[in-house]
Amino acid sequence: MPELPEVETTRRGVAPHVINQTLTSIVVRQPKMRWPVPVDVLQSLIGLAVNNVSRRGKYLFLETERGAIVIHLGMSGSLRVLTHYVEPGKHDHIDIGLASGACLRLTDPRRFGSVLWQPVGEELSLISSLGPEPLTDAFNADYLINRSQGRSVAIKQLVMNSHVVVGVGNIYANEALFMAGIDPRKPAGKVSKPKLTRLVAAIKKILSAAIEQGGTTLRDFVDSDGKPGYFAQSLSVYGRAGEPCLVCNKELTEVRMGQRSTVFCSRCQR
DNA sequence: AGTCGCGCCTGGCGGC
DNA sequence: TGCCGCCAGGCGCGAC
Repeated sequence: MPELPEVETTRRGVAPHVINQTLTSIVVRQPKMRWPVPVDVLQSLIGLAVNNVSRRGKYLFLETERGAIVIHLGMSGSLRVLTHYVEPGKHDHIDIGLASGACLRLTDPRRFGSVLWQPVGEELSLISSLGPEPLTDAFNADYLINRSQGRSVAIKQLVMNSHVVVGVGNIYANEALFMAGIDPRKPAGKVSKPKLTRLVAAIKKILSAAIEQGGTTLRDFVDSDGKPGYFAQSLSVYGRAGEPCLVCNKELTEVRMGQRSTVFCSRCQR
């Protein structure tokens, strides 16, 4: 499941093949994704060039002079560049043909992903309501302390809320809370300032390390039909319920929080 | 306004 | 072997 590091790695991998390329064809085989794919608008873009590939949270933007094709990879999506024809498979929903002869192909078995259209000058409300990027200075200790103030929601859910900060999915939330020594169930407003400060640092550290690793494990976005090697990095708690804590050896606990699996060490995280 | 629970979807897995 | 049922999970939305 792509989290922010995978999305950023996708952006970097795809950008050089797409930037300054004119769109020559758009084929939508499956318009039913998270929201209906705006097929007509996409078709009308043929002849325009992609000026830039940017990212906000887990959303990717293929920017043209008229606006941006906004792509979210959901749980199971991937984007890759094909430099020669490859027979589309069952889950290859959209092909974006480029003047170079290459093709940008969106694959998404579970179709939790989405493709939207954002006209130039009109930010989608779902984008404008997003919190700061976790790797910028706007996401700092003071900010998180402020947003946690008086909140009864569990700190894990707060940090996974994209209106608070973008790009922290379930896996990295588990890992960051472990690194910061915080019980994921603790009401956000009751987590101490020093711990929130550590949490901000942990999120930045984990996400940037994952992006760095993504550069090596997910390097090949061209012509590869293999699955990208997500999460090659070692995880301390996620997926390790019942196994010993790497720090204190106590058996890791698993609970469900908002229908998501949450793993933590009840000794190290309080 | 904050919090909670729902639903979208399918590959993979455990159980029989 | 084959089939069935269940689960994961991002995230916007509607309900309280």
